[in-house]
Amino acid sequence: MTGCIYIEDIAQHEGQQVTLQGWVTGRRSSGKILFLQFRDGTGFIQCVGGRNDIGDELFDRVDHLPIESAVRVTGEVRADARAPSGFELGLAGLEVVHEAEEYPIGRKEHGDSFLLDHRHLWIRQSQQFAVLRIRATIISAVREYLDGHGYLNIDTPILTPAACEGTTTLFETEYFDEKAYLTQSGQLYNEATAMAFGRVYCFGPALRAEKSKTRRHLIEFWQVEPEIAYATLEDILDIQEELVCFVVERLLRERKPEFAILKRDLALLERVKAPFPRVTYTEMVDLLHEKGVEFTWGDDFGAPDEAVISESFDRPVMVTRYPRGVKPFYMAIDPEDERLTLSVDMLAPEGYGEIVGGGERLADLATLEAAVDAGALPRADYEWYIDLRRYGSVPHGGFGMGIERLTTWVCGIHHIRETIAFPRMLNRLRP
RNA sequence: UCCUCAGUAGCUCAAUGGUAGAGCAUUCGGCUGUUAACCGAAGGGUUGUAGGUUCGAGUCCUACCUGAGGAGCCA
Repeated sequence: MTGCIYIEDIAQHEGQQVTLQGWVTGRRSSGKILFLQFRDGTGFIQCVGGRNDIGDELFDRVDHLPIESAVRVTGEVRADARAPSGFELGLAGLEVVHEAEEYPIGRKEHGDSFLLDHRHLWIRQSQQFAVLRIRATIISAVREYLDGHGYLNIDTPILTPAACEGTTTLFETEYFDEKAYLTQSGQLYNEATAMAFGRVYCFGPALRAEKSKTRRHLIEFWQVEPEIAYATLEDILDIQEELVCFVVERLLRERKPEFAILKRDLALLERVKAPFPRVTYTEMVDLLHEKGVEFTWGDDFGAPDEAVISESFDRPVMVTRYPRGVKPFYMAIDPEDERLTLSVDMLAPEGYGEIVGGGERLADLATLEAAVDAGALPRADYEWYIDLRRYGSVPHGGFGMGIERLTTWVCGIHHIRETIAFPRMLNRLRP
Protein backbone atom coordinates (compact mmCIF):
# COMPACT_ATOMS: atom_id res chain seq x y z
CA MET A 1 0.00 0.00 0.00
CA THR A 2 1.49 3.29 -1.09
CA GLY A 3 2.38 5.76 1.61
CA CYS A 4 2.48 3.12 4.31
CA ILE A 5 5.64 1.79 5.90
CA TYR A 6 6.45 -1.15 8.15
CA ILE A 7 7.64 -1.01 11.75
CA GLU A 8 10.79 -2.97 10.90
CA ASP A 9 11.86 0.00 8.75
CA ILE A 10 10.86 2.65 11.29
CA ALA A 11 14.40 3.81 12.06
CA GLN A 12 14.80 5.09 8.49
CA HIS A 13 11.83 7.43 8.96
CA GLU A 14 12.74 9.29 12.12
CA GLY A 15 11.22 12.74 12.11
CA GLN A 16 8.90 11.94 9.20
CA GLN A 17 5.12 11.68 9.11
CA VAL A 18 4.22 8.08 8.23
CA THR A 19 1.21 5.79 8.10
CA LEU A 20 1.27 2.28 9.56
CA GLN A 21 -1.42 -0.32 9.11
CA GLY A 22 -1.92 -3.01 11.67
CA TRP A 23 -3.65 -3.91 14.89
CA VAL A 24 -4.08 -2.58 18.41
CA THR A 25 -2.40 -4.83 20.97
CA GLY A 26 -3.16 -2.69 24.00
CA ARG A 27 -4.02 0.77 25.18
CA ARG A 28 -3.85 2.97 28.25
CA SER A 29 -5.18 6.42 28.75
CA SER A 30 -5.06 9.22 31.25
CA GLY A 31 -7.98 11.35 30.26
CA LYS A 32 -6.04 13.72 28.04
CA ILE A 33 -3.32 11.45 26.63
CA LEU A 34 -3.51 7.90 25.39
CA PHE A 35 -0.96 5.22 24.61
CA LEU A 36 -1.75 2.72 21.93
CA GLN A 37 0.34 -0.43 21.64
CA PHE A 38 0.41 -1.31 17.98
CA ARG A 39 1.74 -4.11 15.80
CA ASP A 40 1.89 -4.58 12.05
CA GLY A 41 3.34 -8.06 11.68
CA THR A 42 6.93 -6.83 11.41
CA GLY A 43 7.23 -5.40 14.90
CA PHE A 44 5.64 -3.51 17.73
CA ILE A 45 5.49 0.20 18.45
CA GLN A 46 3.75 2.56 20.83
CA CYS A 47 1.60 5.38 19.54
CA VAL A 48 1.02 8.41 21.75
CA GLY A 49 -1.92 10.71 21.22
CA GLY A 50 -3.03 13.81 23.05
CA ARG A 51 -6.70 14.79 23.12
CA ASN A 52 -5.74 18.04 21.41
CA ASP A 53 -3.85 16.24 18.62
CA ILE A 54 -6.62 13.96 17.43
CA GLY A 55 -9.78 15.65 18.68
CA ASP A 56 -12.36 14.64 21.29
CA GLU A 57 -14.45 12.41 19.07
CA LEU A 58 -11.56 10.26 17.86
CA PHE A 59 -9.88 10.30 21.26
CA ASP A 60 -12.96 8.89 22.99
CA ARG A 61 -13.46 6.31 20.27
CA VAL A 62 -9.86 5.12 20.45
CA ASP A 63 -10.06 5.16 24.23
CA HIS A 64 -12.76 2.47 23.93
CA LEU A 65 -11.32 0.56 21.02
CA PRO A 66 -11.19 -3.18 21.74
CA ILE A 67 -7.85 -4.97 21.68
CA GLU A 68 -6.93 -6.37 18.23
CA SER A 69 -9.03 -3.88 16.36
CA ALA A 70 -7.52 -3.13 12.96
CA VAL A 71 -6.37 0.44 12.47
CA ARG A 72 -4.28 2.70 10.28
CA VAL A 73 -2.30 5.17 12.29
CA THR A 74 -0.59 8.29 11.01
CA GLY A 75 1.93 10.35 12.88
CA GLU A 76 5.46 11.47 13.33
CA VAL A 77 8.21 8.95 14.08
CA ARG A 78 10.13 10.02 17.18
CA ALA A 79 13.05 8.49 18.98
CA ASP A 80 12.10 8.37 22.63
CA ALA A 81 13.87 6.61 25.47
CA ARG A 82 10.53 6.17 27.25
CA ALA A 83 9.21 4.02 24.39
CA PRO A 84 9.88 0.27 24.75
CA SER A 85 11.29 -0.09 21.21
CA GLY A 86 13.23 3.19 21.19
CA PHE A 87 10.80 4.76 18.74
CA GLU A 88 7.24 5.90 19.09
CA LEU A 89 4.62 7.41 16.85
CA GLY A 90 3.18 10.80 17.76
CA LEU A 91 -0.40 10.17 16.74
CA ALA A 92 -1.89 12.71 14.33
CA GLY A 93 -4.68 10.60 12.88
CA LEU A 94 -6.21 7.15 13.18
CA GLU A 95 -8.57 5.24 10.93
CA VAL A 96 -10.48 2.29 12.32
CA VAL A 97 -10.52 -0.44 9.67
CA HIS A 98 -12.33 -2.97 11.85
CA GLU A 99 -13.49 -2.78 15.41
CA ALA A 100 -12.79 -6.14 17.03
CA GLU A 101 -15.12 -8.06 19.30
CA GLU A 102 -14.00 -8.69 22.85
CA TYR A 103 -10.60 -10.39 22.49
CA PRO A 104 -10.25 -13.64 24.41
CA ILE A 105 -6.52 -13.46 25.10
CA GLY A 106 -5.73 -10.97 27.82
CA ARG A 107 -2.37 -9.69 28.88
CA LYS A 108 -2.33 -11.63 32.11
CA GLU A 109 -1.33 -15.26 32.29
CA HIS A 110 -3.24 -18.01 30.55
CA GLY A 111 -3.15 -21.78 30.73
CA ASP A 112 -1.52 -23.90 28.01
CA SER A 113 -4.76 -25.50 27.03
CA PHE A 114 -6.57 -22.20 26.60
CA LEU A 115 -3.74 -20.75 24.53
CA LEU A 116 -3.54 -23.82 22.30
CA ASP A 117 -7.29 -23.68 21.70
CA HIS A 118 -6.73 -20.09 20.57
CA ARG A 119 -3.54 -20.76 18.62
CA HIS A 120 -4.91 -18.89 15.60
CA LEU A 121 -4.90 -15.76 17.79
CA TRP A 122 -2.02 -16.66 20.11
CA ILE A 123 0.45 -16.36 17.21
CA ARG A 124 -0.19 -12.60 17.27
CA GLN A 125 1.42 -12.27 20.69
CA SER A 126 4.99 -10.99 20.84
CA GLN A 127 6.66 -14.17 22.16
CA GLN A 128 5.09 -16.24 19.41
CA PHE A 129 5.95 -13.55 16.88
CA ALA A 130 9.60 -13.78 17.94
CA VAL A 131 9.77 -17.59 17.89
CA LEU A 132 8.10 -17.96 14.50
CA ARG A 133 10.27 -15.28 12.93
CA ILE A 134 13.37 -17.03 14.27
CA ARG A 135 12.07 -20.30 12.85
CA ALA A 136 11.64 -18.70 9.43
CA THR A 137 15.20 -17.40 9.53
CA ILE A 138 16.50 -20.84 10.54
CA ILE A 139 14.81 -22.37 7.51
CA SER A 140 16.12 -19.61 5.28
CA ALA A 141 19.66 -20.03 6.64
CA VAL A 142 19.58 -23.80 6.22
CA ARG A 143 18.57 -23.42 2.59
CA GLU A 144 21.11 -20.65 2.06
CA TYR A 145 23.88 -22.87 3.41
CA LEU A 146 22.92 -25.94 1.42
CA ASP A 147 22.11 -24.12 -1.82
CA GLY A 148 25.40 -22.27 -1.50
CA HIS A 149 27.43 -25.44 -0.96
CA GLY A 150 26.41 -27.38 -4.04
CA TYR A 151 23.41 -29.26 -2.64
CA LEU A 152 20.43 -29.78 -4.89
CA ASN A 153 17.01 -29.55 -3.29
CA ILE A 154 15.04 -32.61 -4.33
CA ASP A 155 11.96 -33.19 -2.24
CA THR A 156 10.72 -36.66 -1.48
CA PRO A 157 7.17 -38.05 -1.44
CA ILE A 158 4.74 -37.61 1.44
CA LEU A 159 2.73 -40.71 0.50
CA THR A 160 4.77 -43.88 0.70
CA PRO A 161 4.10 -47.59 0.56
CA ALA A 162 6.26 -48.52 3.55
CA ALA A 163 8.07 -47.31 6.59
CA CYS A 164 11.51 -45.77 6.40
CA GLU A 165 12.24 -46.87 9.90
CA GLY A 166 10.20 -49.98 10.47
CA THR A 167 9.58 -49.50 14.17
CA THR A 168 7.69 -46.25 14.54
CA THR A 169 3.97 -46.00 14.12
CA LEU A 170 2.73 -44.81 10.76
CA PHE A 171 -0.27 -42.79 9.73
CA GLU A 172 -2.20 -44.96 7.36
CA THR A 173 -4.37 -43.70 4.55
CA GLU A 174 -6.14 -45.03 1.48
CA TYR A 175 -4.36 -44.83 -1.83
CA PHE A 176 -7.08 -45.86 -4.26
CA ASP A 177 -7.14 -49.65 -3.90
CA GLU A 178 -4.20 -50.03 -1.58
CA LYS A 179 -2.87 -48.71 1.69
CA ALA A 180 -0.36 -45.91 1.86
CA TYR A 181 1.47 -44.27 4.73
CA LEU A 182 2.43 -40.69 5.45
CA THR A 183 6.17 -40.20 5.36
CA GLN A 184 8.32 -40.32 8.46
CA SER A 185 11.45 -39.25 6.64
CA GLY A 186 12.76 -38.73 3.12
CA GLN A 187 15.86 -40.69 4.02
CA LEU A 188 15.57 -43.66 1.67
CA TYR A 189 14.56 -41.57 -1.35
CA ASN A 190 17.41 -39.20 -0.57
CA GLU A 191 19.85 -42.03 -1.06
CA ALA A 192 18.48 -42.56 -4.57
CA THR A 193 18.68 -38.86 -5.44
CA ALA A 194 22.18 -38.61 -3.95
CA MET A 195 23.33 -41.34 -6.33
CA ALA A 196 21.85 -39.27 -9.17
CA PHE A 197 22.93 -35.77 -8.10
CA GLY A 198 25.77 -36.22 -5.63
CA ARG A 199 24.75 -33.77 -2.93
CA VAL A 200 21.03 -33.37 -2.23
CA TYR A 201 18.63 -32.38 0.47
CA CYS A 202 14.94 -32.65 1.07
CA PHE A 203 12.95 -30.37 3.29
CA GLY A 204 9.47 -31.11 4.44
CA PRO A 205 7.11 -32.44 7.05
CA ALA A 206 7.51 -35.77 8.80
CA LEU A 207 4.52 -37.44 10.38
CA ARG A 208 4.73 -39.93 13.17
CA ALA A 209 1.74 -41.50 14.86
CA GLU A 210 3.65 -41.98 18.09
CA LYS A 211 1.71 -41.47 21.27
CA SER A 212 4.46 -39.24 22.50
CA LYS A 213 3.41 -36.73 25.09
CA THR A 214 6.44 -34.68 25.99
CA ARG A 215 7.65 -31.17 25.41
CA ARG A 216 10.08 -32.39 22.73
CA HIS A 217 7.59 -34.11 20.43
CA LEU A 218 5.22 -33.13 17.68
CA ILE A 219 3.13 -35.49 15.60
CA GLU A 220 3.91 -33.37 12.54
CA PHE A 221 7.35 -31.81 12.39
CA TRP A 222 9.64 -30.42 9.72
CA GLN A 223 13.10 -31.63 8.99
CA VAL A 224 15.86 -30.94 6.55
CA GLU A 225 17.71 -34.03 5.36
CA PRO A 226 20.95 -33.64 3.39
CA GLU A 227 22.44 -36.74 1.79
CA ILE A 228 25.88 -36.89 0.24
CA ALA A 229 27.40 -39.49 -2.09
CA TYR A 230 30.94 -40.55 -1.20
CA ALA A 231 30.60 -39.03 2.30
CA THR A 232 32.03 -40.82 5.29
CA LEU A 233 31.02 -40.44 8.93
CA GLU A 234 33.80 -37.86 9.39
CA ASP A 235 32.42 -35.80 6.48
CA ILE A 236 28.94 -35.91 8.01
CA LEU A 237 30.29 -34.61 11.32
CA ASP A 238 32.00 -31.69 9.59
CA ILE A 239 28.91 -30.76 7.59
CA GLN A 240 26.54 -30.88 10.57
CA GLU A 241 28.87 -28.71 12.57
CA GLU A 242 29.30 -26.16 9.80
CA LEU A 243 25.57 -26.01 9.10
CA VAL A 244 24.59 -25.42 12.73
CA CYS A 245 27.29 -22.76 13.15
CA PHE A 246 26.13 -21.04 9.95
CA VAL A 247 22.52 -20.95 11.13
CA VAL A 248 23.34 -19.64 14.60
CA GLU A 249 25.65 -16.99 13.15
CA ARG A 250 22.94 -15.65 10.87
CA LEU A 251 20.40 -15.62 13.69
CA LEU A 252 22.76 -13.59 15.85
CA ARG A 253 23.16 -11.16 12.96
CA GLU A 254 19.51 -10.78 11.99
CA ARG A 255 17.27 -11.67 14.90
CA LYS A 256 18.51 -9.69 17.89
CA PRO A 257 15.14 -7.93 18.43
CA GLU A 258 13.35 -11.27 18.50
CA PHE A 259 15.87 -12.73 20.96
CA ALA A 260 15.35 -9.63 23.10
CA ILE A 261 11.60 -10.29 23.21
CA LEU A 262 12.39 -13.84 24.34
CA LYS A 263 14.98 -12.55 26.85
CA ARG A 264 17.40 -15.09 25.40
CA ASP A 265 20.92 -15.10 26.86
CA LEU A 266 22.91 -14.54 23.66
CA ALA A 267 26.21 -15.40 25.36
CA LEU A 268 25.05 -19.03 25.25
CA LEU A 269 24.53 -18.83 21.48
CA GLU A 270 27.74 -16.92 20.83
CA ARG A 271 29.62 -19.93 22.19
CA VAL A 272 28.22 -22.10 19.40
CA LYS A 273 31.39 -22.23 17.35
CA ALA A 274 33.36 -25.09 15.82
CA PRO A 275 34.84 -27.37 16.84
CA PHE A 276 32.03 -29.14 18.64
CA PRO A 277 33.12 -31.93 20.96
CA ARG A 278 33.06 -35.33 19.26
CA VAL A 279 32.68 -38.29 21.55
CA THR A 280 31.69 -41.89 21.05
CA TYR A 281 28.62 -43.55 22.47
CA THR A 282 30.85 -45.76 24.59
CA GLU A 283 32.65 -42.71 26.03
CA MET A 284 29.27 -41.18 26.84
CA VAL A 285 28.24 -44.30 28.69
CA ASP A 286 31.40 -43.92 30.78
CA LEU A 287 30.54 -40.26 31.38
CA LEU A 288 27.06 -41.23 32.60
CA HIS A 289 28.59 -43.78 34.94
CA GLU A 290 31.02 -41.15 36.26
CA LYS A 291 28.05 -38.91 36.99
CA GLY A 292 26.39 -41.70 38.89
CA VAL A 293 23.71 -42.43 36.28
CA GLU A 294 22.68 -46.05 36.00
CA PHE A 295 22.98 -47.09 32.37
CA THR A 296 23.54 -50.34 30.48
CA TRP A 297 25.79 -50.33 27.43
CA GLY A 298 23.66 -51.15 24.39
CA ASP A 299 20.57 -49.22 25.50
CA ASP A 300 19.57 -45.98 23.83
CA PHE A 301 19.96 -42.78 25.77
CA GLY A 302 16.69 -41.66 27.31
CA ALA A 303 15.69 -38.04 27.65
CA PRO A 304 17.21 -37.71 31.14
CA ASP A 305 20.49 -39.26 29.89
CA GLU A 306 20.63 -36.83 26.97
CA ALA A 307 20.01 -33.97 29.37
CA VAL A 308 22.93 -35.06 31.56
CA ILE A 309 25.18 -35.30 28.50
CA SER A 310 24.14 -32.02 26.92
CA GLU A 311 24.48 -30.14 30.21
CA SER A 312 28.08 -31.32 30.39
CA PHE A 313 29.11 -29.24 27.35
CA ASP A 314 28.81 -25.55 26.54
CA ARG A 315 28.09 -26.14 22.85
CA PRO A 316 26.44 -28.86 20.80
CA VAL A 317 28.08 -32.25 21.23
CA MET A 318 28.24 -34.95 18.57
CA VAL A 319 27.88 -38.49 19.86
CA THR A 320 29.09 -41.13 17.41
CA ARG A 321 29.09 -44.89 16.91
CA TYR A 322 25.87 -46.02 18.58
CA PRO A 323 25.26 -49.75 18.96
CA ARG A 324 23.41 -51.43 16.11
CA GLY A 325 20.43 -52.25 18.28
CA VAL A 326 19.36 -48.65 18.74
CA LYS A 327 19.77 -47.46 15.14
CA PRO A 328 17.75 -48.19 11.99
CA PHE A 329 18.58 -51.03 9.61
CA TYR A 330 20.23 -48.82 6.98
CA MET A 331 23.07 -47.54 9.18
CA ALA A 332 26.57 -48.59 8.13
CA ILE A 333 28.40 -50.97 10.44
CA ASP A 334 31.65 -49.81 12.03
CA PRO A 335 34.43 -51.81 10.31
CA GLU A 336 36.50 -51.61 13.51
CA ASP A 337 33.77 -52.97 15.78
CA GLU A 338 30.81 -54.69 14.23
CA ARG A 339 28.66 -54.13 17.30
CA LEU A 340 28.63 -50.43 16.35
CA THR A 341 27.19 -48.24 13.59
CA LEU A 342 28.77 -45.28 11.82
CA SER A 343 26.11 -43.02 13.28
CA VAL A 344 26.00 -39.63 14.94
CA ASP A 345 23.49 -37.69 16.99
CA MET A 346 24.03 -34.03 17.74
CA LEU A 347 22.78 -33.01 21.16
CA ALA A 348 22.06 -29.34 21.82
CA PRO A 349 23.42 -27.82 25.02
CA GLU A 350 21.41 -26.65 28.05
CA GLY A 351 19.70 -30.01 28.26
CA TYR A 352 17.78 -29.62 24.99
CA GLY A 353 18.87 -33.01 23.67
CA GLU A 354 18.95 -34.43 20.17
CA ILE A 355 18.57 -32.00 17.27
CA VAL A 356 20.32 -33.92 14.51
CA GLY A 357 20.60 -37.64 13.74
CA GLY A 358 22.47 -39.28 10.91
CA GLY A 359 25.55 -41.09 9.77
CA GLU A 360 26.94 -43.29 7.07
CA ARG A 361 24.59 -45.73 5.30
CA LEU A 362 25.04 -49.37 4.46
CA ALA A 363 26.55 -49.52 0.97
CA ASP A 364 27.08 -53.27 0.56
CA LEU A 365 24.33 -55.26 -1.18
CA ALA A 366 24.53 -58.47 0.81
CA THR A 367 24.71 -56.69 4.17
CA LEU A 368 21.70 -54.52 3.33
CA GLU A 369 19.65 -57.48 2.12
CA ALA A 370 20.39 -59.25 5.37
CA ALA A 371 19.43 -56.15 7.37
CA VAL A 372 16.09 -55.82 5.53
CA ASP A 373 15.31 -59.46 6.16
CA ALA A 374 16.43 -59.29 9.78
CA GLY A 375 14.06 -56.36 10.29
CA ALA A 376 11.20 -58.44 8.84
CA LEU A 377 10.58 -55.64 6.35
CA PRO A 378 8.42 -56.35 3.26
CA ARG A 379 11.08 -57.06 0.65
CA ALA A 380 8.95 -55.96 -2.29
CA ASP A 381 8.62 -52.42 -0.93
CA TYR A 382 12.36 -52.11 -0.44
CA GLU A 383 13.50 -53.67 -3.70
CA TRP A 384 14.11 -50.29 -5.35
CA TYR A 385 16.18 -49.22 -2.34
CA ILE A 386 18.24 -52.38 -2.42
CA ASP A 387 18.72 -51.77 -6.15
CA LEU A 388 20.83 -48.71 -5.31
CA ARG A 389 23.50 -51.15 -4.08
CA ARG A 390 23.60 -52.90 -7.45
CA TYR A 391 24.48 -49.97 -9.68
CA GLY A 392 27.51 -48.03 -8.56
CA SER A 393 27.14 -48.30 -4.82
CA VAL A 394 29.44 -45.93 -2.92
CA PRO A 395 29.93 -44.92 0.68
CA HIS A 396 27.39 -42.21 1.45
CA GLY A 397 25.69 -40.59 4.35
CA GLY A 398 23.50 -37.81 5.56
CA PHE A 399 21.45 -36.61 8.45
CA GLY A 400 18.10 -35.21 9.48
CA MET A 401 17.84 -32.00 11.41
CA GLY A 402 14.58 -31.25 13.21
CA ILE A 403 13.60 -27.66 12.59
CA GLU A 404 11.36 -27.40 15.66
CA ARG A 405 13.91 -28.94 18.01
CA LEU A 406 16.57 -26.59 16.71
CA THR A 407 14.19 -23.64 17.12
CA THR A 408 13.26 -24.66 20.66
CA TRP A 409 16.90 -24.74 21.70
CA VAL A 410 17.94 -21.56 19.90
CA CYS A 411 15.00 -19.66 21.38
CA GLY A 412 15.64 -21.15 24.80
CA ILE A 413 11.95 -21.93 25.25
CA HIS A 414 10.38 -24.68 27.24
CA HIS A 415 8.05 -26.43 24.82
CA ILE A 416 8.41 -27.42 21.16
CA ARG A 417 4.74 -26.67 20.43
CA GLU A 418 5.47 -22.94 20.22
CA THR A 419 7.95 -23.38 17.37
CA ILE A 420 5.35 -24.24 14.72
CA ALA A 421 2.33 -22.13 13.83
CA PHE A 422 -0.22 -24.90 14.23
CA PRO A 423 1.23 -27.75 16.28
CA ARG A 424 -0.11 -31.24 15.80
CA MET A 425 0.10 -33.12 19.05
CA LEU A 426 -1.47 -36.07 20.75
CA ASN A 427 -5.11 -35.08 21.40
CA ARG A 428 -4.75 -31.87 19.45
CA LEU A 429 -5.67 -31.56 15.80
CA ARG A 430 -7.37 -28.14 16.05
CA PRO A 431 -7.06 -25.34 15.20
C1' U B 1 0.14 -47.77 26.67
C1' C B 2 1.83 -46.61 31.80
C1' C B 3 2.64 -43.11 36.08
C1' U B 4 1.50 -38.25 38.45
C1' C B 5 -1.43 -33.89 38.82
C1' A B 6 -5.58 -30.85 37.57
C1' G B 7 -10.86 -29.44 36.06
C1' U B 8 -14.87 -23.53 40.36
C1' A B 9 -16.97 -16.50 36.61
C1' G B 10 -14.57 -15.08 29.67
C1' C B 11 -9.12 -15.93 31.78
C1' U B 12 -5.69 -17.17 36.14
C1' C B 13 -6.71 -19.00 40.75
C1' A B 14 -8.88 -19.06 46.24
C1' A B 15 -12.58 -21.25 49.44
C1' U B 16 -11.29 -26.87 57.86
C1' G B 17 -17.54 -31.13 55.09
C1' G B 18 -21.31 -25.54 57.03
C1' U B 19 -23.80 -18.32 53.23
C1' A B 20 -19.16 -19.54 46.13
C1' G B 21 -14.60 -15.24 46.57
C1' A B 22 -10.31 -12.30 44.50
C1' G B 23 -7.25 -10.38 40.50
C1' C B 24 -7.47 -9.65 35.29
C1' A B 25 -11.01 -8.96 31.26
C1' U B 26 -15.96 -6.41 30.21
C1' U B 27 -19.33 -1.89 31.14
C1' C B 28 -19.53 3.07 33.54
C1' G B 29 -16.78 7.17 35.99
C1' G B 30 -11.79 9.67 37.17
C1' C B 31 -6.71 10.81 35.83
C1' U B 32 -1.61 14.71 30.45
C1' G B 33 4.10 9.95 29.93
C1' U B 34 1.75 5.06 30.59
C1' U B 35 5.32 0.43 30.27
C1' A B 36 0.92 -6.47 32.02
C1' A B 37 -0.58 1.79 34.32
C1' C B 38 -3.43 3.42 38.45
C1' C B 39 -8.14 4.87 41.53
C1' G B 40 -13.67 4.13 42.26
C1' A B 41 -18.30 1.46 40.95
C1' A B 42 -21.32 -2.36 38.41
C1' G B 43 -22.66 -6.85 35.91
C1' G B 44 -20.88 -11.83 35.65
C1' G B 45 -21.66 -19.13 38.67
C1' U B 46 -26.05 -25.89 36.89
C1' U B 47 -18.11 -25.78 40.86
C1' G B 48 -16.23 -31.28 33.88
C1' U B 49 -20.30 -35.58 33.67
C1' A B 50 -23.06 -39.54 36.23
C1' G B 51 -23.79 -41.98 40.63
C1' G B 52 -22.80 -42.55 46.04
C1' U B 53 -21.71 -41.25 51.52
C1' U B 54 -23.73 -37.27 54.81
C1' C B 55 -28.49 -33.39 58.44
C1' G B 56 -25.36 -30.79 54.86
C1' A B 57 -20.49 -31.96 49.26
C1' G B 58 -16.70 -27.23 45.28
C1' U B 59 -14.45 -30.23 49.29
C1' C B 60 -15.03 -37.31 50.83
C1' C B 61 -15.83 -42.20 47.66
C1' U B 62 -16.61 -44.80 42.61
C1' A B 63 -16.77 -44.61 37.35
C1' C B 64 -16.25 -41.83 33.08
C1' C B 65 -14.74 -37.39 30.13
C1' U B 66 -11.18 -33.53 29.18
C1' G B 67 -6.47 -31.32 29.78
C1' A B 68 -1.33 -30.82 31.57
C1' G B 69 3.46 -32.92 33.08
C1' G B 70 6.61 -37.18 32.69
C1' A B 71 8.10 -42.30 30.86
C1' G B 72 8.71 -45.32 26.60
C1' C B 73 9.71 -44.07 21.20
C1' C B 74 11.99 -40.53 18.30
C1' A B 75 13.97 -35.21 15.11
